Amino acid sequence: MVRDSDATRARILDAAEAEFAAYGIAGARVDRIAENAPANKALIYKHFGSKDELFDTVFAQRVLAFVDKVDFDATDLPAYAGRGFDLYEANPTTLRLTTWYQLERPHGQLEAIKASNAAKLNAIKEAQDAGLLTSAYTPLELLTEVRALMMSWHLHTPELAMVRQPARARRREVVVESVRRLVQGDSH
Amino acid sequence: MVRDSDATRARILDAAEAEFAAYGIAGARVDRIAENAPANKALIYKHFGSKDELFDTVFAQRVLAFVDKVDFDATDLPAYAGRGFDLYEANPTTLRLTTWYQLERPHGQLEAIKASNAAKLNAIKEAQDAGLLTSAYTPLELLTEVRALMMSWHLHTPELAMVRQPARARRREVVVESVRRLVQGDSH
DNA sequence: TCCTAGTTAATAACTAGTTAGTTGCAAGCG
DNA sequence: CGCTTGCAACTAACTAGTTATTAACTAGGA
Repeated sequence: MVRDSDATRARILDAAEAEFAAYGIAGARVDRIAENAPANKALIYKHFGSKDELFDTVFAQRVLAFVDKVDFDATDLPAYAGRGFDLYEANPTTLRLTTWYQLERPHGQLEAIKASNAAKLNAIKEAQDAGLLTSAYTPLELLTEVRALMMSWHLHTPELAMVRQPARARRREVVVESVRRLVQGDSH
Repeated sequence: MVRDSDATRARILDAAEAEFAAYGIAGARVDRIAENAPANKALIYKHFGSKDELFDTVFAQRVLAFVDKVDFDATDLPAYAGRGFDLYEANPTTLRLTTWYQLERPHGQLEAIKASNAAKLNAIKEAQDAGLLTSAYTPLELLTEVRALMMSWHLHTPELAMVRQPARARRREVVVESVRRLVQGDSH
């Protein structure tokens, strides 16, 4: 095998993403990552230091790439939710990674994520000030509910995941329509 | 210490719930559960067989008790969501337990949960047939979105969880109002 | 020849699970 | 009552296997 440090790094990252998505941080096995890369176990430590640092590297790289991929439009949150839905559908491992992160890194504070959130909250505020978006909710409230609806189909317990799901197009429609109803003008 | 098998069992279950909620199945340590119960480690194996069976016992007991506590009213889903919100607020460990279950037991099929889901879906269908609930969504679609909104405030990444949250009463209001908008009559 | 990618094998620490017992309690019996 | 016998609750120490991590080594390329 030809020697290529970068390629080995990339293979390790790919294998690590799959491993961490499947088993989480505590459940992941460095041996299995090495075996699936394939790469020697010692190289993982040479390149990434430790299992935890490897997770952090994988998470930062993949999730941030993910976040960047869906562009945020505060004046059309239903469409944003639809795009987010599409991305989750195409890339379910990223959502799992995020969930593990939430559970196992409860104090994680990635600057890039904070920046992304701040930008979204700010965009919502501006859209509200311009009258292009309901002011029935604060920016944080809106972001919270939209995010929940966006991933709603992935929040099923295993039991509910087993019942026959609607086709993807319909699931998408449900998400988009739900957000539409959420943000529509006051309705009392 | 006086000998009481039932009390010991109960202490182990309490400690196990805390341990599993904090670290998940793979991350949980039997020694730590024994230490925190407090109880001897061997007793855990005598009473529950293995770490996995202990998790299953804890999960079944706690989550099913939880599910039973909030009664479902298909004709008033906003109120149901409000009650569910209250229960999640009062009992955040249960939600964590559920999330771990979803991640680490992707093939779990607890009969009691399936029955509870089936009953809910059925109640929704009947409410729809009686014209008491929107038919814009199927029962599964409605349950999916309502559940997502119900737990929306607990889906934050650590980064978003750090920003100043609204007071509990307001968070509740947001959930209830979101569900109200979701189920209100057609709005095209 | 020197530097870096990659390998091999070892190790120290940890972990789930077991074993071989000890302790307290109560029923049975004289 | 006093004694003992059976039994379940409980315990401490251990084992067999796994895991993350590292040190010592080999080889390829400039």
